[in-house]
Amino acid sequence: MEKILEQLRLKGYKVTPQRRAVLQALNSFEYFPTAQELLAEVRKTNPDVSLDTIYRNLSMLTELGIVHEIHRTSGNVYELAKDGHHHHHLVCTKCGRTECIDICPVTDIYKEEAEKKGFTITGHMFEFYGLCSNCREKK
Amino acid sequence: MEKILEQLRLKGYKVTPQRRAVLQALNSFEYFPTAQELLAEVRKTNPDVSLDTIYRNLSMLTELGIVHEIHRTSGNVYELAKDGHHHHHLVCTKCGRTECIDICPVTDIYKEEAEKKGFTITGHMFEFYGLCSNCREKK
DNA sequence: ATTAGTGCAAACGTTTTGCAACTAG
DNA sequence: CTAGTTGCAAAACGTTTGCACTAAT
Repeated sequence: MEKILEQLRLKGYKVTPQRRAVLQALNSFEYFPTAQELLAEVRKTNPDVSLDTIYRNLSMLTELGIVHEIHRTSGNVYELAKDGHHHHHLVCTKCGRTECIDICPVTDIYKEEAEKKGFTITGHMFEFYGLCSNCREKK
Repeated sequence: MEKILEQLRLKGYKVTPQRRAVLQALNSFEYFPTAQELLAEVRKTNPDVSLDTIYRNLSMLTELGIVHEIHRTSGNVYELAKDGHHHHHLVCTKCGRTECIDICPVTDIYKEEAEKKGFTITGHMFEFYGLCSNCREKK
């Protein structure tokens, strides 16, 4: 958290109360929030922050790799890329809650297979969809 | 193609010129088109078709599983689910072209791992991002 | 004749932008 | 001081909706 702020300062970004609040809010969710949800969270402490500030900070943080932007049918959600450890997600199709799963199947075989087609792989996305324990019970 | 139309008729859907044109258009792309691109293609033969008709047909076809809706940063793209054979995609981050890759890493291990967390997997999404042969050359 | 499908226009929700005022460094 | 940042308002964008009209069965 302070680490991130230091990282920003080093790159010439200023540390504003809004920016602090966005990072803090990102940290406070147990699932991946939307921009709107982040706004609501941020406004608990900084009532005057506007939605565009949320978006501007998110896209800046995403560019720096500090945040991951994940696309969902009804808008994006944002994940604080803690400790940079690689994982994938279980996404509940009913409530949208997201859990992490620590398996990644990507090996060099894929890169080789892609290279055969002249395609250079730079990244990947791997997600599972289904029902979380909560939604499964409620049926 | 005629097969799909028959399938629709059986379920009580009507076969309109617009619907025919949408399916034909879907078939004519070598990459996965957006709704706008489909509209342009459809209008080559049916100039008066409107964008909402494209959307309405796409969501109907998606519900029936005839079409796959794939989420991209700047809107959805649509894939005609030919022959139902399972595959994944290489997506060019520069031009958006999409190629298929015939490897799927999903095994029961994932379902088991997810079940440990009380999560029931019903589907997954696996995509690679990078540069296609075309965009790689142009640098 | 009946019901599904269409085009139009307007609405919607998310995200982006231009701008003048502000503030952290 | 001054470059980066903010809030506001308005726009952009993809997508959805209500409605009266049309067309496939």
